[in-house]
Amino acid sequence: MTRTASEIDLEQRDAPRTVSEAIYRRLRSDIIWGVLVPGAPLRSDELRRKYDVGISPLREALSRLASERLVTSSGQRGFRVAPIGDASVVDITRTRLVIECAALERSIEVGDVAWETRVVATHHALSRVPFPTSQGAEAEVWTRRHKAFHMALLSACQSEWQIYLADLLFDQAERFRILRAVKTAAAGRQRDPAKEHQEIVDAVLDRDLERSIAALRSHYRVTMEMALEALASPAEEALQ
Amino acid sequence: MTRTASEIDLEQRDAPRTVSEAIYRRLRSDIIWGVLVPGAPLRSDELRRKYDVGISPLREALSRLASERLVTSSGQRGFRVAPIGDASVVDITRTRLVIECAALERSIEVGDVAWETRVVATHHALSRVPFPTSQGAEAEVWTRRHKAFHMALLSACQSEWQIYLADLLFDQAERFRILRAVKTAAAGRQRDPAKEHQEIVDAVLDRDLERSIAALRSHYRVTMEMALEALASPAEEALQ
DNA sequence: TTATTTTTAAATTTCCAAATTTGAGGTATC
DNA sequence: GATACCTCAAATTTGGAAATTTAAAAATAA
Repeated sequence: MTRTASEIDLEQRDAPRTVSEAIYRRLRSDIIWGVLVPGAPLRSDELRRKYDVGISPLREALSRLASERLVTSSGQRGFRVAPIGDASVVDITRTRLVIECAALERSIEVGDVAWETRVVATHHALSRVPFPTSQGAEAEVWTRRHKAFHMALLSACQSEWQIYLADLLFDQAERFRILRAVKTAAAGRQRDPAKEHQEIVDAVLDRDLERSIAALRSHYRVTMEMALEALASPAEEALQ
Repeated sequence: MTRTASEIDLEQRDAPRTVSEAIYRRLRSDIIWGVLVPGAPLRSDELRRKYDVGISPLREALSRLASERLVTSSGQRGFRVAPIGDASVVDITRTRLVIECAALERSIEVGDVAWETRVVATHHALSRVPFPTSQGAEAEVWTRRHKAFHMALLSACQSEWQIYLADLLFDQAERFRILRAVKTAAAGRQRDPAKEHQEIVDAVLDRDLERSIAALRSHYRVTMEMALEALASPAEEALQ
């Protein structure tokens, strides 16, 4: 999958300026993608060797991740990858719906043509990547565009905080979405998110608040329910 | 002002276990109380001397504060106390209303007698401290109990995330509430928050959702409007 | 005078070694 | 046998010195 010039530009524009920032992003990505498995201890010496960085930027990154709740930390007893449980899946889904519904409502109220254009553009870019059936470069592109689309929906809400929190919770949810995808890949059951996204776009462009929010709710509820199913059958992990 | 045994216990129970944690709390408190003024640069050497800690725990604390948005950080150019502007005051107020209204709604729906008791208890404790007219030990007690009361209102929402975010935004709002209090102390204009709190408690105990949310909205809107007024007249700062 | 380059001091960031803390396993005591 | 108390290796945490980067002042060129 080739990447457009604008995507490369975007990444270079905010390329990590410090080792701290770089290791933060790598750890963050590895946690979200399940490379570092939920609950696993994050020992400084191990990580220092594995990622080839000093202790200071490493700890700094872990502290940041801790306040984003992607890792847990208890004084003098080190850091761990934050576990994923039924309760947190439900909680994260509920909470991000609270924030995103509010932000979407505002966006629909005050969004201008530039906003509509962003929604249409990010949706189109997403629709041209097939929904990935396994991890790899394609899955990463899909994931990036998927997030870009959802954030575009909220981008006219005129609230930096709501966008920041939605971003935070999106990544939290990404963890269990990916966990689900990995676990049920063998079973072959797939959803059709393209249709769900199309419904959201249609409702949003019609400026139909109720329908938009219903579509978003249902979209996230499906994700949540599939994640809960995956969590209920941890045995499948053993199937290869 | 004496402190109850339970309050002391509470603090000792989660006393800082590391220097990192301790300096984090001190910085946080100093930022919220305006000791470290909005926009001021936070130079490592200065702070290291002032708070008598090493660089490592200091940076760690600053990183955490940065992801809580109490300080800003730009790579290689250090940290600053997050500025307070009209836009952020409005944004924080709007966003915390989104979260707190959702959490309050749920609490009213599912809260049991233990929750009602927490609301009544924290409200009573708060009502017995006079609304402070200047900074000092009393102001700190009032502030602690004020937060305890507001968090008690949400404490039955069954969402750790919503409580965490409400907590985060409460402290953000505390910054401009205190800023306002300091600036207009000379002018003598005061509000009567006790009445506002009473209205919230009454509505909540009646399980009247609409009235509860209206009372909370109005409570926070007053805070916001007074903060905006204070921001509009920065000249008053010069009066002493 | 204005613009560009060079220098330089100040500040941030990073590595690393020393100090501290934890928890497990062994030993003594009741 | 159970409990309390050491001992010690492993891991976290911390302080400071070295390396890097920034930004402002000085010098040079246009």
